[in-house]
Amino acid sequence: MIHIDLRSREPIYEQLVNNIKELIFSGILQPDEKLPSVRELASQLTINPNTIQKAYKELENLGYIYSARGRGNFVMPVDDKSGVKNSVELLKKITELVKEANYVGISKEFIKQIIEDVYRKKIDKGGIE
Amino acid sequence: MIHIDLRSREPIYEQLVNNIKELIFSGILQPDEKLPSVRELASQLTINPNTIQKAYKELENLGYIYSARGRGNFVMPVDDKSGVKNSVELLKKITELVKEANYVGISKEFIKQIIEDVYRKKIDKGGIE
Amino acid sequence: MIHIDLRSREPIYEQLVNNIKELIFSGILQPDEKLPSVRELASQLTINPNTIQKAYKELENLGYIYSARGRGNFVMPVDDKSGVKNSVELLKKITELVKEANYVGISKEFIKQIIEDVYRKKIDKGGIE
Amino acid sequence: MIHIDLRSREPIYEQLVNNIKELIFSGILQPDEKLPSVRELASQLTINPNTIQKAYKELENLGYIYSARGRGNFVMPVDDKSGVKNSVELLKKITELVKEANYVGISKEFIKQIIEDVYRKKIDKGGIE
DNA sequence: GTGGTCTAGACCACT
DNA sequence: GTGGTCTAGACCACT
Repeated sequence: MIHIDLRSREPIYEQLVNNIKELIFSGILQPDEKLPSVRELASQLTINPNTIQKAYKELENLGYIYSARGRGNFVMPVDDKSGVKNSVELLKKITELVKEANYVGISKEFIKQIIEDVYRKKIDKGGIE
Repeated sequence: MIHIDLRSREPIYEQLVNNIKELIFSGILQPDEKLPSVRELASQLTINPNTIQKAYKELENLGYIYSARGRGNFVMPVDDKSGVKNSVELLKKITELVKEANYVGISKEFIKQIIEDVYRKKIDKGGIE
Repeated sequence: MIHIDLRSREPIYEQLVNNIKELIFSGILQPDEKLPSVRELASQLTINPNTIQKAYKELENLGYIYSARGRGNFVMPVDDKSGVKNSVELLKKITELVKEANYVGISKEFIKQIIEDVYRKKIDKGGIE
Repeated sequence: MIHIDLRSREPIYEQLVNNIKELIFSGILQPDEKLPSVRELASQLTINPNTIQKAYKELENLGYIYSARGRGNFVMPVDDKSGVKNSVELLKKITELVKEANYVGISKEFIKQIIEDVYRKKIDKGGIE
């Protein structure tokens, strides 16, 4: 379930990164599970392999996957990556967005409901393409 | 209280946009309040006026400020801007980040506390430079 | 003083990374000093700009430089980067090499002398190309 | 005591090479001692025999082991291998890393202590698997 | 002018 | 088969 919008202002490789992060966070891609090969994904999405490569490299730098030459790319198990620094960054971003939600008049109950839904995994998933 | 980090990977104009959005959401900049002029802010921050101009233009496109020819730039009052489309986008972003928080093991109580703090305006503010 | 050996088994971009790290560690490149632009270095070394870009990106990931679109790449000041994790890795590598030196019969006095020389900056430098 | 990390970015054959070098430098593998056979090690580590073969071949090229047709692979005695060229390379590498240590603020006393520990064999060993 | 993205296509390294 | 490196060349984004 990877969807790339070629017209988007967001770079293709970044869309890929976000799509795959989504699949990992949703549990659709399990720890140590193999991702599609660079060439395979490139031909499926009709995107240049270099772009896929770049996205995978970025996901590796971010600590979400690991790469092994001759074998493939795999989902990094959770314990190995959740650095404190990243969590702080994440909470900062959430705080910014909640401030904006407050400003535009979204009720706090609404946001709390989102949190409940996410933590109960009620929110829709999707299989890999 | 605008802080620009010249070392940041984030483009300067984008830092400006985010800084000013922050000031608006926090209520430090009030509806219809005048923003510093392009030249003034440029000289204060020792940044190219074109970059300030670009940030103001972006804020206008996003619906957070309006520009009055020959008079300056002003904060857009809330009712005039809070489009449904923007709110949907905002909630999507929050949902994504909450999923990630869940994935890395941050408790939902922790996030709910952030929401409480933001809505009670307990979170620190800052005045314009 | 960047020297690339096109025949080397070591990838070009990696040679670049090591060369530039050298320049930084030797103090030839000072904190916040601007590196040659991607295109400039590419034409000087007659190497594809993409390869220079890749090396700079890697140096950024490693925390040795920072990159700013439209402005250039700059040496990251020391305090911002020297993570504990990296130091541990570094000391591990040194330990491995010292074990090997011991094995092949290099005296410990010899190695200690190297350390003295490095810390007294007696070891030869070189200017950027 | 050979440990292979399938998740590591470092190629498996290279991990093998480094592991075995370690065992040799630590004296756990003695001169002229026989290494496990390719098949034996492959089945122990559940790794492709071709990969083991490649690692052994590499160790032979580096001068750390020798292969005797039909009998197996053996540790090369010290006097036969410690080429001047290798020592120079080794000292270069150590110098580079010590420069980095200096740059990131590690004290020279700290490094000297490592040297003392290694030469007194205080540093922990490990037996072959 | 400066960095960043992307394609097309070749070739190498590892399993 | 799989990831990684590199070139050539086009075009976009930011200052």
